[in-house]
Amino acid sequence: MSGYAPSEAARRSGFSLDTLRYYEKIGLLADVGRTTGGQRVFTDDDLGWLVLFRCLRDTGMPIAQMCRYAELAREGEHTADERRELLQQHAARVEEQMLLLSRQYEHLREKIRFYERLPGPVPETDQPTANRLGPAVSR
Amino acid sequence: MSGYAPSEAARRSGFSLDTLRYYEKIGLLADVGRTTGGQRVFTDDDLGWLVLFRCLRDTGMPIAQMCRYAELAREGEHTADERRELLQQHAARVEEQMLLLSRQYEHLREKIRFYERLPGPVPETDQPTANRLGPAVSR
DNA sequence: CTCCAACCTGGAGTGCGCTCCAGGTCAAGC
DNA sequence: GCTTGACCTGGAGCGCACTCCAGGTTGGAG
Repeated sequence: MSGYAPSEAARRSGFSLDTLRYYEKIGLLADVGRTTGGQRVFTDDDLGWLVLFRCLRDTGMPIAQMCRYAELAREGEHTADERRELLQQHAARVEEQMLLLSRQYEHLREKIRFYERLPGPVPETDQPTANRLGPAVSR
Repeated sequence: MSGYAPSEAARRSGFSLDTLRYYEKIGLLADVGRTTGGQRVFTDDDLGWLVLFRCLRDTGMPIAQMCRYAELAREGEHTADERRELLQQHAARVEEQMLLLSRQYEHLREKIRFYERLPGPVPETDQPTANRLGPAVSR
């Protein structure tokens, strides 16, 4: 239910110890508990934040924006609208990202298909992707 | 059919002039033609390479790997297998990337749905995502 | 009580992929 | 011939997100 050692928090969140310390230093993760001796103790709540940060990072949100979000959350319930908007705008960017990624993935597959046809029946030159990639320097 | 000025090549490829020069400097783009005065002239072949680089960059391939690919291509037809493998391995990484991205996108959407339910009928606390994100510091 | 692995701090360093700059050259239009 | 905007080079600088380090402290096992 409660306290996790730094190494445990790192293991569970997938962030390195250094990254956890870094996130605290820049104010992304605030108010992390300590033992009397000064060692960090992460709560389930902290872990929840880390899961969120993992999600936002994996989807390409810059750290500055995550800080903004965290700050808003700390300010209280009256910032909920702004937080929602921030996430929605981010989601829109993620959608574009996914679209671009899948389009480019298709190009990549096409290129690979070209290579797979290479040792095949007819070694037809001039494939649709428009560059031969051989030693032809063409100038 | 043939020569493009640097600015035109930049416009068509979506890379900046500086990036084009940089790509040439590190040997990613080799043998770019020049006028007698020393100004670059990009061919359709060069443009084809740039389109490929665009695809690989957009899908997250590190520049070092693109260099490796370009080098292989310059070495001749006998490296076709290695090039295909390189692209296939990259494609596999892209697939993982797309999977992760769409999973995290779903988490994000869930979070947003939580915010959209906030001003709704019943302001039920304790949503499934397991962190309240309010001022509750919980320690 | 002793040990040692895990932890602490502040600050410097790293890797990537550009991006910017100064100071000079080129070439197309008038 | 002159102007002017696009271009050239080598090299420095930047922004991001960590990552590493030295030198010291903590705390649970034996």
